[in-house]
Amino acid sequence: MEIKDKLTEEKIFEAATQVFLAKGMDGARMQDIADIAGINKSLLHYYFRSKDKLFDAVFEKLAKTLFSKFIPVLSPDLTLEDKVRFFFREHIAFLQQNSALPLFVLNEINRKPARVQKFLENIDVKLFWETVKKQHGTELGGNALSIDSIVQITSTIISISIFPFVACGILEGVLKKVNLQFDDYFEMRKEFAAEFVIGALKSMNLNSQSTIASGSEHENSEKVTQYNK
Amino acid sequence: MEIKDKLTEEKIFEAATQVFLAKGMDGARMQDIADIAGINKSLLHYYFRSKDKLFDAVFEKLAKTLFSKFIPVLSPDLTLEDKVRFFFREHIAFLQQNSALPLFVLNEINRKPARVQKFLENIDVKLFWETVKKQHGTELGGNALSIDSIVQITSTIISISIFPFVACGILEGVLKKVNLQFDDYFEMRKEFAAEFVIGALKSMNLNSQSTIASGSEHENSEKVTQYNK
DNA sequence: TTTATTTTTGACCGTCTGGTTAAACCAAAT
DNA sequence: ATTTGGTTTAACCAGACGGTCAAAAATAAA
Repeated sequence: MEIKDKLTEEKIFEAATQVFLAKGMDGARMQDIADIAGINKSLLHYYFRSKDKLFDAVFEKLAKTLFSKFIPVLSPDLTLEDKVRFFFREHIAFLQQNSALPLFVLNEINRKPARVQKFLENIDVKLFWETVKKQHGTELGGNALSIDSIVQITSTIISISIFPFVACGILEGVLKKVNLQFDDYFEMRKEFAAEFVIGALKSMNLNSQSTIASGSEHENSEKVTQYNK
Repeated sequence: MEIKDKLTEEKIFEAATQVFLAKGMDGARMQDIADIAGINKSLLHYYFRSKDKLFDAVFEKLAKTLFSKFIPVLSPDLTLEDKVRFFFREHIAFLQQNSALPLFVLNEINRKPARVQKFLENIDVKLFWETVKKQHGTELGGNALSIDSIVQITSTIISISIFPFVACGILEGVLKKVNLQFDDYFEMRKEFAAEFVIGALKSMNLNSQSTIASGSEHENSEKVTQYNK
């Protein structure tokens, strides 16, 4: 299963990616990586000093790939509904092509939590919150929208998108038992997830109106009309 | 960190549980387990023949613990709404006490997918579907309720409950950045998740009414009134 | 007490693993 | 042709690891 016609470093990196994704840091063997890359084991240490360094390089690229998929959501030229639909369609499609990615990243972060800080350094979480509030605050209940709520909503959306891939193994077994196809599940999920979340947000909006706001919120009632068209 | 005053086999099992949960199968060392149990390494092989056997014993118990938490949902004496509220309250509370469990089980299943079959053998997925449909079919859109929908809804609910614990490491980092407490997030989540799902289901029900059923569905409109009280 | 059985230990083994090193290889420059 | 620089290889190393074994220690049976 050699990989030919590429620069050695690239061959090593790809082979390492393949092996680390499948076996994890602890389960991966340098010899296996060398075999797949079709080179001598010493070359691994020539290009990357140690297993740790090689792993760090692979992990950083994969984690960056995974996290970068959340950024497009901040583009302001869509309504919240369309953003939700866009996100699930694109994100699930991406994960279908990279189904081993989430569990790998999550597991290795859990094994060494310090890894996560490097990525959070470059991300301004408060800015993300402010941006969401600015773009969709009124659609989500106006001033009553707390940062806690944003965190809950965001983590819920991400959960719905990613978790089925993390639980791939179980899901595949369950689907087989009721004669359903793996691929069909995810095709259906792109739309289902979006409508599910949109429905929930609508309902939240209604609730926050009835419990918090009373009268005077013209803007809100307009939004409600928009949702309930 | 020895564990005293217990039967040797029990001490070994607990120490093994602790180490496997923290390091996973590949990262765990028999010597570490022996040290924590406060016994000689040979004793591990005396009671459990090999590392694999020891791991299998630990994994089976932990996986059973995790999966068993879904069963109470099938008790029929609650409305769907109350069932959802009950599930999130109890399930998240359980995971708060066992936060390492999901990622461990999911990761080891991914590493060796055959593990999952042993558990699915004893579970009749179709029966689960029929039971849900019988108990809550009308609340969820009546005859239009397909098995695909049940799978989507169920997997969504489980995703919302479990995923934050799988992404523990990232979540902790993000919360710290906006001065939020880990525990507060999960306390809030118990209620938020329930209302989120209930709101989404209400909305689904409305949609299926408007698109599929037209008139004649007395039972459905009653249920809608119940939801929109 | 003696005998038999089970439990626990320390010493040991073969293998695997990440890593090192010195030499060989090779293409380009001199 | 020789030198120079980077690249690749085979052989090797020290430590870690899962596992074994015979003997000691503890417990129960006689």
